[in-house]
Amino acid sequence: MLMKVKRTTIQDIADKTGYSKTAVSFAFNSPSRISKEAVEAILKAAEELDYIPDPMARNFSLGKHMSLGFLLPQRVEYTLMNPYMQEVMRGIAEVCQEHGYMLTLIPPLHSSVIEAVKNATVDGIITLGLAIDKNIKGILRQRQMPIVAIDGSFDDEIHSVSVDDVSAAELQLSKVLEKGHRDIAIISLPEDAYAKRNSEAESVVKKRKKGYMKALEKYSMSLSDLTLVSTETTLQDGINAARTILKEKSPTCFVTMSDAVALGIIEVLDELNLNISVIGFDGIEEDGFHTRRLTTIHQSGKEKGMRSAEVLFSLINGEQAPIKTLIPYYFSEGTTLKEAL
Amino acid sequence: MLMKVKRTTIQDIADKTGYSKTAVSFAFNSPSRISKEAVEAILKAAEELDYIPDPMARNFSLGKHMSLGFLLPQRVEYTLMNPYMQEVMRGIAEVCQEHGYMLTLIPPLHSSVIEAVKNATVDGIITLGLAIDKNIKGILRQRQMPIVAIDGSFDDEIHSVSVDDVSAAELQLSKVLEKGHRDIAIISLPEDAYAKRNSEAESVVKKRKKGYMKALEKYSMSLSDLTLVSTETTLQDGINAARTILKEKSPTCFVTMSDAVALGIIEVLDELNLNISVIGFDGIEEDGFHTRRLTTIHQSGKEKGMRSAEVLFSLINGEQAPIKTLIPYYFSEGTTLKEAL
DNA sequence: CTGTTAGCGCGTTCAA
DNA sequence: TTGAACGCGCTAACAG
Repeated sequence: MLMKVKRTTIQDIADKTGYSKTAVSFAFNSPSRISKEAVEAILKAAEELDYIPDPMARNFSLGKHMSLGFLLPQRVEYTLMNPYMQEVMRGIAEVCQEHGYMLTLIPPLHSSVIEAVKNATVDGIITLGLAIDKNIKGILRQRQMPIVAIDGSFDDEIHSVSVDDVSAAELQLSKVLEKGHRDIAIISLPEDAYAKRNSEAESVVKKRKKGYMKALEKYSMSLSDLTLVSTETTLQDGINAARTILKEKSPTCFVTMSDAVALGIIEVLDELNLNISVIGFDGIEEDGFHTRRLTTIHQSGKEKGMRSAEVLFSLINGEQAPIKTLIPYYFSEGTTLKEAL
Repeated sequence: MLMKVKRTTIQDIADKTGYSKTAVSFAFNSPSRISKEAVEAILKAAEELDYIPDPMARNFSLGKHMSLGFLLPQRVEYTLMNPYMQEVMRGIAEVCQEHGYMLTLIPPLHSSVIEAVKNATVDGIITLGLAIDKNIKGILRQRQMPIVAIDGSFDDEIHSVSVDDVSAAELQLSKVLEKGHRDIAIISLPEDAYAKRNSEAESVVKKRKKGYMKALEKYSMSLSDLTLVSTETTLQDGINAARTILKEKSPTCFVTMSDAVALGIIEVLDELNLNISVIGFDGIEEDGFHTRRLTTIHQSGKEKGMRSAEVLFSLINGEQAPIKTLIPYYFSEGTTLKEAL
């Protein structure tokens, strides 16, 4: 049975040394404000009593948290499994580290993203693939908490970091069409409810579809000439989608909006020994154990993470920051997109 | 130029409704404590003024943080790259989520783990592969912050979660010896400074070496009959280690203490087209893109994470918890450990 | 049962 | 160099 011992506080040090709380605070934070002897005596007493200024009290007093929040749109079982998400997280974490900040992962609280946002003790929030609706915006406004969105859907008051999804998608499908594919199955991300309701909100899905339409135009085709389904973004979702589609159709190429899904599809194709092309989107990092390289549109997750953290730090410091930050993307040739037969 | 507008506080709601701050607090936290009309009026006013109780003030008042800390032993570039670390993190994150907690990643602050521990605003800390020395223990004691260690080295007052490293290592090397290998190179983890100084502290490395010695005894061999080097635990370290060793020696089998290192070694072996066996340790998750399966000693990182978070929550709640938690391990047969020629 | 007053937690900082 | 106020919500104790 532990005794609930009282922690040593600033007052204890003040009492022991005969100086005031203020002096003790100065000894730690601006030693030059008081005499050398005072500083020495205070630090000595602190040493003896094992005094450490309570960081929570300190932060409360300063109105800071010294941590950025990474708001997870879904339960961690899903989000943290996604290798692209992990890359983004690494990018954010690196910038946090440079700023002497921590990185707080914020899962939905009681299954509610809203509740999570209400209770998060962080200085600012980064989201990935989240729909930032009026409710969330309202809470953030009241809490005066800046936010930076990566992908997802939101209006144009929200700071965001992304690639130019329209042209990236156009490039992706163009590569496929150039190879002669015409029976194409597109595996989209789910169109979120927010974007559905707000026709003006440009979700990633909408932008990519716009890009696809542009690519198709050159071949006098339209989206309705393709098979189009939506799934979540895990490997398993890719497996399921492939199985479902292959029951009904036999495309010559799968076009996905996520590498994780593409990998799942490839697993099914290998299993069934089918020679169907696949192109992904994201460009997740090699892990040195991949023998077959996925053809994909590469966008650096790490860079997205870093840039968004940088923008967020600017906002936290009350500095100006561009509303939209675009990062580069490029076609990454692998071995999974072949000529159509 | 943003106005620094004052947030709506509990006092504002009290003023607006004519009730006291206490009543407002009750309306949110124990509505049954006051009349229905009062609750309604207060919530209505809160709604109108977009009032949200400040979570930091709330936590400060309650003496909680609602977050567990995952203390990273090195800079995030290294730690977050390690797939085993990621698995552990997922395990921790899932348990946090269930408890309505956040998970805070704590990188070394100004390159100092000590400083990070002093300033971390969390209710408890989980470490992985860290040496918990007197300094860290002292800070945690003063801060009355519980800690759970995964692997790493520490004395027997620290709560820990791990496998039985002695017998797991014995099993690992026994499998190698059974296959007839005698020219063996062991790639160890670095022996940390703390464990070096404290001969009684049982670091993971020491335990595993003990296991290796046991396995060797049956063949009348000793560690000095093998090649033994240490590296950090990234893929790149594995690559470097393999190159260095192969300049001087030509073992028939590499035995590593980490899958990441094993994968790096395999990369070099592929490159040089060498048919040398490799056995890893960890059992990182398949990602569906691996065509060759690593032979390894499997220990579930996710389970380690979950169990350690559970122990930590017990400690936070002032409950009893076992000092040592052992999780199971097993030999996972892949294709990288072959019969010695 | 309903509601209030007053003080707490702990470090920071303004005015003296 | 310091006393006192401050940040903001929680809660023990108390009154009606």
